[in-house]
Amino acid sequence: MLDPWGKFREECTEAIRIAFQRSFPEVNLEVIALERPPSTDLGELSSSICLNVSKKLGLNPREMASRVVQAIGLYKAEAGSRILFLKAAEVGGAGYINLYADKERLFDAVIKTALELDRTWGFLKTDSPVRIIVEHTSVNPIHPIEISHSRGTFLGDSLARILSNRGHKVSRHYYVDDLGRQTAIIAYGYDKLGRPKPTSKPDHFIGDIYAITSCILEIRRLKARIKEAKDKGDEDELMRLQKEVDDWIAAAEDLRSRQKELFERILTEVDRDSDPDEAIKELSRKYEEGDEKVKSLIREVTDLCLEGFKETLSRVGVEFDSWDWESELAWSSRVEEVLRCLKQSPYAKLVSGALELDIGAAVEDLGLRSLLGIPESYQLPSVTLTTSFGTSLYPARDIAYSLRKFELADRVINVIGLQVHPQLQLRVALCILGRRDLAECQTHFVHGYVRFPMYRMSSRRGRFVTLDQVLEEAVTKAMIEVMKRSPELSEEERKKISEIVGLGAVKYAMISTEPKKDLVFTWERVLDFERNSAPFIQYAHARASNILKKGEVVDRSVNIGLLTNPLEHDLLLRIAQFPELFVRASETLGPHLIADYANDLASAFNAFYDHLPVLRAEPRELRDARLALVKAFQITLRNALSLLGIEAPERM
RNA sequence: GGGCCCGUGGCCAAGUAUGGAAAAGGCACUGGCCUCCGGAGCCAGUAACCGUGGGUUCGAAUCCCACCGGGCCCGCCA
Repeated sequence: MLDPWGKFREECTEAIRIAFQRSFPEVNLEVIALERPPSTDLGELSSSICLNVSKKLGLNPREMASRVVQAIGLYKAEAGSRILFLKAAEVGGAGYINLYADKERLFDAVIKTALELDRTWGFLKTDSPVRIIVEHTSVNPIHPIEISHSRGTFLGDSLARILSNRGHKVSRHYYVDDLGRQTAIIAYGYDKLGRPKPTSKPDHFIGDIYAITSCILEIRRLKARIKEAKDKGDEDELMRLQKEVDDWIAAAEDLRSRQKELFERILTEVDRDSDPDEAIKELSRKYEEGDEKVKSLIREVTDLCLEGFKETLSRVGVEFDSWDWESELAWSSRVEEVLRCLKQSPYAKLVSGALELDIGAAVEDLGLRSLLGIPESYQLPSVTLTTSFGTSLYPARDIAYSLRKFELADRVINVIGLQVHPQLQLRVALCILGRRDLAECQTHFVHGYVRFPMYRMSSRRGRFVTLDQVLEEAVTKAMIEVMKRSPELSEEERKKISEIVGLGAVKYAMISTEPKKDLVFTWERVLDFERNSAPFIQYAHARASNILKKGEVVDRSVNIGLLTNPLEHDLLLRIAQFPELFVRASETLGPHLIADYANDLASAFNAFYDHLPVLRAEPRELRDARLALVKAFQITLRNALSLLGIEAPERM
């Protein structure tokens, strides 16, 4: 048996179904939902089914419940030993059916299962495994990974871990956006500087160059437009532009003060150029065409940035199975193919040389509103697929990428910050191409932003908190704590533990909040090492490990029935429910459920730990039983943490 | 203007999938607990008419409608 609690649940459902059928054959029950009563005094599970149907039958719900309960008694007597864990049913409250487990047998089975399955305990396999691509992170290779991006990284990685343990064939993909204006800008700046060797971590170095270059270009561009507006005498436009340029100038001053030399050098080079904008367009166009010289330049700068990403990702234990280059999609003619097909559809039109797709018309013609959940009142704007000078635009490549992913997988999950239009447009485009089926197998896993209380982040202006920075702070803080508490450890051990604890704290902070909600970043929160944090959970694990180091778990013959304290029952019950929670997290794509569970589990253990001795427990049999419980706890907690990519240390 | 997401004690926040008994937990605050397996801990206490108003229902934090507040998005950027 892999899941004793699940078996108990099945027994309850089955008993109610049969008992209900016998008592009220005229009622056709569709689903029998079981919930957890507010207290275990009212049983381990309960059903409000009688409350649901009593009205229709004009019967008193308590009356009904009591007939069902009686029938359950009879059914149980008949079934005999086929029923393992359902001990009794009672009527409760206004007409609930409360179901009691044979705790001794149930918990005995749970402990033995957990100890035996060990690393696979709780990871129930799906009946219908599919190939799933989880695409996440996909930060543009023009600046470092910011803390906000890292939410997608940790959520995506956790999702992949959960789904893979569920038995799916999961592949983790990173989409490298190396095509388009942004990459051309960084390549331009980098080239102007004479392709310098990084003087800091490569992605940070690239980020600085990008911020400065793009800022200088933006100011230039705006100044040119201001001149135009002046000539035309367009006062409104002039005011708007002036405001915008002032904003950029402030950003420029900020950048200059932090990177004086770099800023001056880039400024000199850009000023020497008669038409930087044209040069950037040219780079972009040539790269998409596959021009060898430009290719080597852009790949050089992009690789440099990715090198920095890989360093960070490897530190946090996040790996990818595939790095998908946007440029390769274009070079492989996949993008061309998509454009060719879309051009033939009735929704394509040329607007001053650029190819547009009339998404709104397609939605109406193909009747996609209900399929895609688009409200009646909402008119979708057209999407532009190519520039007038011939290069493809992001949506076109995204469609091609989507088709590519479905060649490799049955289901695609894109982990991405909250944006709606592109995803809707993408799905409409897939429908236009006749791939309605794909539009349905694509999940857009949205997560909220990480916001800062004081000021707006802007990566374009080089104003952001990087993941590297946060990790460094967290690990440093962990080191201080470890030194305080475990001075006897070697320098090397302390370092290793600090890394595990610091990283865990950051990951936990990013995953534990409901994904859709924005997260307000405060150091206090991310570096929280008390309750409701990874260090708190890891600490419980270290405590359990410490006990287990000193006491051998004797298997087989332990008598779990000796564990009768409510604190033990509470802990046992939570352990028992791990498989169910795991399945729920995988079906609903909810890594935060695991985070919450791990915290509850650790809490239950701490309460047990503080009140009941393990190693000194008397008699010997009780000690053995408690040791087995501690072991089962340790296994469960470690498995839960592994789904979050958080390590469970033996000491800290 | 339109669209999407969010709104739960002073602050953070779970619960919303599938309506059900008494709305978790943390921070802060108050008072206790180290002769005892690690105090990053444990125990107890104060604090919420679940944004507002309607509706559906025997029953709503959960479903429906309207509104209010906050965030994000509406480019030949990605």
